[in-house]
Amino acid sequence: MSNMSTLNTNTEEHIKTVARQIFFAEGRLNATTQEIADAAGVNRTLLNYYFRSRDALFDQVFDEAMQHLRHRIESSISSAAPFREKMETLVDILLDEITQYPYREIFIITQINQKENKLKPPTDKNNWPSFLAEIKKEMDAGTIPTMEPIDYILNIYSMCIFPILMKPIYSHMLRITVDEYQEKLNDRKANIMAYVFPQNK
Amino acid sequence: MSNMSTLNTNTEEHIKTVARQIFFAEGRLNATTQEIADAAGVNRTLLNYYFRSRDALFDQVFDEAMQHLRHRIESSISSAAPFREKMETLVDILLDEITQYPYREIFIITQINQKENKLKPPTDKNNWPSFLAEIKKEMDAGTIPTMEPIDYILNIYSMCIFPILMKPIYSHMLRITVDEYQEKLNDRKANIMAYVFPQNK
Amino acid sequence: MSNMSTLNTNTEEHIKTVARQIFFAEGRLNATTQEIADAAGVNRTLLNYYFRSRDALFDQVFDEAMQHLRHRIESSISSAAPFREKMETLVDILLDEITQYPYREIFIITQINQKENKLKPPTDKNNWPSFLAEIKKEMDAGTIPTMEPIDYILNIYSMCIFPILMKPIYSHMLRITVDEYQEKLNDRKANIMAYVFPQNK
Amino acid sequence: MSNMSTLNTNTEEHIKTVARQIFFAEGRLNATTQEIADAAGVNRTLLNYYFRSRDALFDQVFDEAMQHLRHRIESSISSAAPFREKMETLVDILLDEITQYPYREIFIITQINQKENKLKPPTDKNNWPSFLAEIKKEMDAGTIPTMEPIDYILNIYSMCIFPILMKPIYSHMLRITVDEYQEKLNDRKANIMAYVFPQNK
DNA sequence: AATGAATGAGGCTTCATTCAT
DNA sequence: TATGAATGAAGCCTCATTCAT
Repeated sequence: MSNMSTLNTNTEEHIKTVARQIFFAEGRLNATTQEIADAAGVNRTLLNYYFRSRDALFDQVFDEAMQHLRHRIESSISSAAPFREKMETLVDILLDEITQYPYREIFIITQINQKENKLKPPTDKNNWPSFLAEIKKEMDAGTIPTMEPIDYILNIYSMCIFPILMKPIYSHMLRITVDEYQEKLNDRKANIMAYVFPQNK
Repeated sequence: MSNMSTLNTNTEEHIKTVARQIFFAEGRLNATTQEIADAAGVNRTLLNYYFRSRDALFDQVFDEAMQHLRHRIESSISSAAPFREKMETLVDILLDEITQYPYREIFIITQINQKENKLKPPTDKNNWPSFLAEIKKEMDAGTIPTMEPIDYILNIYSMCIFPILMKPIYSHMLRITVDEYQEKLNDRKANIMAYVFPQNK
Repeated sequence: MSNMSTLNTNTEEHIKTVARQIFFAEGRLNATTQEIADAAGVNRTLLNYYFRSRDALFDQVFDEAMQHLRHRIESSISSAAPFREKMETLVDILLDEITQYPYREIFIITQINQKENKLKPPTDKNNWPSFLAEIKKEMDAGTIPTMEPIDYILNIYSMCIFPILMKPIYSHMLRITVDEYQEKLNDRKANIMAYVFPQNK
Repeated sequence: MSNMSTLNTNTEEHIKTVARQIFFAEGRLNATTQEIADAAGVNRTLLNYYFRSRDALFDQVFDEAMQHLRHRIESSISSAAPFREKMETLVDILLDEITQYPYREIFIITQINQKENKLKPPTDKNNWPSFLAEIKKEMDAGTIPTMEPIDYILNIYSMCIFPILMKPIYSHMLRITVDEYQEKLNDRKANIMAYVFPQNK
């Protein structure tokens, strides 16, 4: 327990932080308990002590990450802020989250096909219908281009998340270095916002 | 070796077809050799006989898939067809490929982080610079909106691929059934093309 | 796979034989898979190959032993032989079985309290009621002392099995060597038969 | 340490009482320290604090039980009471002890085979030879049937202990419920005494 | 006396791979 | 080409024990 980056006072939370990093940031979804323990600077069996099993640690980290993301997004789309502001916040959150944990969504997708459905039924109320209606109203008002509101959302999500996700592949495909690709990514927000609110009106 | 869907005369190719299906279509990236062998209706050790190791089979299926995709895309972007036609072909290919093998990109991403970089350097000539230049020319001509050409490409790729990739998650997030979500997906091409070639000019 | 005492042609059966010996004859109920594999001269994982798990090997050996014993006893008590002969056969079987596998019954008793009930419901027909009736008839005829038939059976079982079971303890308690105790055991059949058929009539 | 049935003032003795119950009465010979601690309502590590190790607790409970049993039996067989009375006391003790702790003998037997011989050499003087001689005298006097005195003793022990030990198995074998079997057991003393002192003389 | 945290020993299982036909 | 048998590597988990208050 030497090289801890977080406080020594809460080993349990420290282990989860390290696991999150390994799973979601580094994308090593199959990291062994030994690797996680080593990265956390603790004895391997301590994972069992705190979480009973690798799967339990897994699920806990996973569920908490999902819950965190859901809360951030849902609170943004259901806020009382004006539409324009809401959308910018949503883009910021998406870019922020995907940058911090680029492999989390991928992780979910792969896990779903390994075992039974891991996605817990969402218990909180669903803010999407009213938000989609709000989008529709903006379209009717001519603020944003008319289309299926769900397509509008999917497009924004896609443009925010996918290029970051694909960094290793697309830099390769385009024959540029990962660093050069990252440079391109850093400037994308303006481009995305230009889609969210077209300027030519 | 009873219920083979491909010809008995080429067991090796049959195994690869089955593996492709399991890895890229079903998304079971961690499928064991036993599972692949069972699905192919062959003895487990035959995989070693033909491919030396699980990793070798893996790599082979993987490399061929990458090569296939690259060829289709590069031939589309470097064809002599007019730009408008080229772009539509590109979108068609992307939608087509991702629909057939929705997990292939995910597969690549996750694998990259498990071992050393698996991406072999592309040996064929690089058509992207000239295609990006072509895009730039169209922008200058006012046919398509002005932006970084690479953003234009990334956006199109994103909108084509990502929503299909995320089907299990986003249907869940939006609280609609997977079938309802699929319905939305089926109609997306027009929406994407509206981004590729904005109609309001 | 060198020092096999049974035939090399059937490793699976050989492993079971060794397991039976360790469990039921030597009484090492907690023997590890490694110990069993070592005793059988095979690789530890071969146990998994043949039996899937330690528990499965366990259960198989166990069930077969029980079935074997049950068959021997039930066929003896339901035979057409005269009563006197039947009883002698029964005593012979009990002495024989307990001598070969002295820890089997103990094994059962201890296991019952570890997990769910391991005793499978007996599927074959129940010969005991008619045998108990036959005993009753003999008692009425004065051939054997009158008592509850079930007590008669329990006493015989007890006298056959228990002293052999308790060898390590009773030799100790009585302050004689295990060998001396064994000597006493060897002569017990006549004494037991004297209970089964008292001579003083 | 809440729901203790024994006094709070002596946790050490309390733990032993609980352990005795689990080992000898419930027959859970492989109970973990956690299970014992839970049953005793104390922290797991307290077992180590008081007894150094699980084995030490084990041995202590074991030795004390053996000593207790030995004392009761030896005091009965070496008392000054008349032979008839002595024998009845012996049977009472055996039935009483085995009823309270039916798994103690089994416990001993199984443990002997796990490690080195756990049976400590008895330090008290050996009353058995004189008792066996007393039995011999009774036989000569015709009070009891003539046989090897040691067989007489073994038979009595067997008839007292074994049927109780085997309750789970024999009720199953005879296809009666455990409760029905228990009914039979309750009436056995008279039957045993009829063996100890045959009435037909 | 008591406890939460941490650790090491030891066991079981899965899996890809190799061996021997 | 195909297969059953056998093996080693690597992982996970349980448990008793020890450490530090």
